[in-house]
Amino acid sequence: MKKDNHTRYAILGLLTTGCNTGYSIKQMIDNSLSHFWKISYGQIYPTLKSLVEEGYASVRITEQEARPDKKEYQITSAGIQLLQDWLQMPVLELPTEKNETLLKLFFSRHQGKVRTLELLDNHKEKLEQRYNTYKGIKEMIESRLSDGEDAVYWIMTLDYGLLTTNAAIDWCESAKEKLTK
Amino acid sequence: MKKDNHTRYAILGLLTTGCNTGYSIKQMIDNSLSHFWKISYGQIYPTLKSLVEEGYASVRITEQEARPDKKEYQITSAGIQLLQDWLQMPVLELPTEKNETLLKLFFSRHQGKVRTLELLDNHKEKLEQRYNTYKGIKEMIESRLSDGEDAVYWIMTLDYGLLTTNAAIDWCESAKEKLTK
DNA sequence: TTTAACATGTAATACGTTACATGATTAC
DNA sequence: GTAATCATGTAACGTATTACATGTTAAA
Repeated sequence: MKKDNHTRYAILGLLTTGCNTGYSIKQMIDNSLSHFWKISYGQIYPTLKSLVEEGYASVRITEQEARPDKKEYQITSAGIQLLQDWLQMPVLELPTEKNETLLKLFFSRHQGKVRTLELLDNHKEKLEQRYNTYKGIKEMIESRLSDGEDAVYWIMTLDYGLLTTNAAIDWCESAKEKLTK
Repeated sequence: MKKDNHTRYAILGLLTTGCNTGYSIKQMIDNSLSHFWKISYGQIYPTLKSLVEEGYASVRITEQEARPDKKEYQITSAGIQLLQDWLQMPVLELPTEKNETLLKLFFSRHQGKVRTLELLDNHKEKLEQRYNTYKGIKEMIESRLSDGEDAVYWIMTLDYGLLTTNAAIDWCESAKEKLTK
């Protein structure tokens, strides 16, 4: 396996969460990891293929009557080991999010204040939507998976999303005030 | 200019801030935009070249005695117009930051609690460094550029960084407590 | 009847980093 | 003498998205 493509580890890790097809991995990512990781099918299927080639996963084709054929992937013991090795590698750098709103704000002296207020309003609205989405997922996990070993960790990642999103919402308000006063 | 590459607009925008060489644009990004946008030389120089080709910037070569030749770029009126058009285009999607720490945390049932606490500690430490960096930049802008038209907006982007980083630091503490109790 | 959900995959393209290449001056 | 700063640029590579291609079933 190539050195440091975290997306590969994400896919490998998801094989330990009950997701065992490309399709269900994609769903899981969209539903539960989307606030800190996104992956498209264009990465998932080729990656699954190469994980099998390298011995970190195995695959079994299941025929289904009413549905297209399924490829069910299982993580191997070599795969578990690799996942654990990756987990223990220290994180060297904080992520830089590419924030289009902040980029536009940075250059906002070139546009009217009204437009800038609209920019902030739009951002706030989207943040509020995001906040509610996270809250929904958290409640879902708490009610349906609270006994699972993974649940504690999953909820922690959601709390991160909730807290930082909330801080960003507050910031929008104070930025708007700063512009209008 | 190709449709929606925001990095191109970032470079175009920086030409309005007194940065007029590839080198100084890179410095500006590393110093003042790095919390929401990063660009490498591999993007900057080709982009400047194509901005000139498309008429959004002009260039003038300056010979310097004691230094390598300089290419000084100026934004054209077509460039200003393009920048303004871009500013007015609504932001459609919130960014998803790829957060390696959260990804590892998500799969942390595969590692011991001690390791997970180390993961969180390491993250917190890096966040604190970042917080102090932002604070330093903010103070610098307030003392040296507070009269410029750009300053208000630049400080708002820094406040965003300070607020959300602070929320993330708080989260680290609460996550650690959750794991130890 | 048509849309959503299930299911897999590739090719073209876009975006971005890193390593390489060059070279002078100044400060330690 | 050697590291840092100034200064520009390309080629190779890595990463990721999008569009395309295919096909079934269940529900509205």
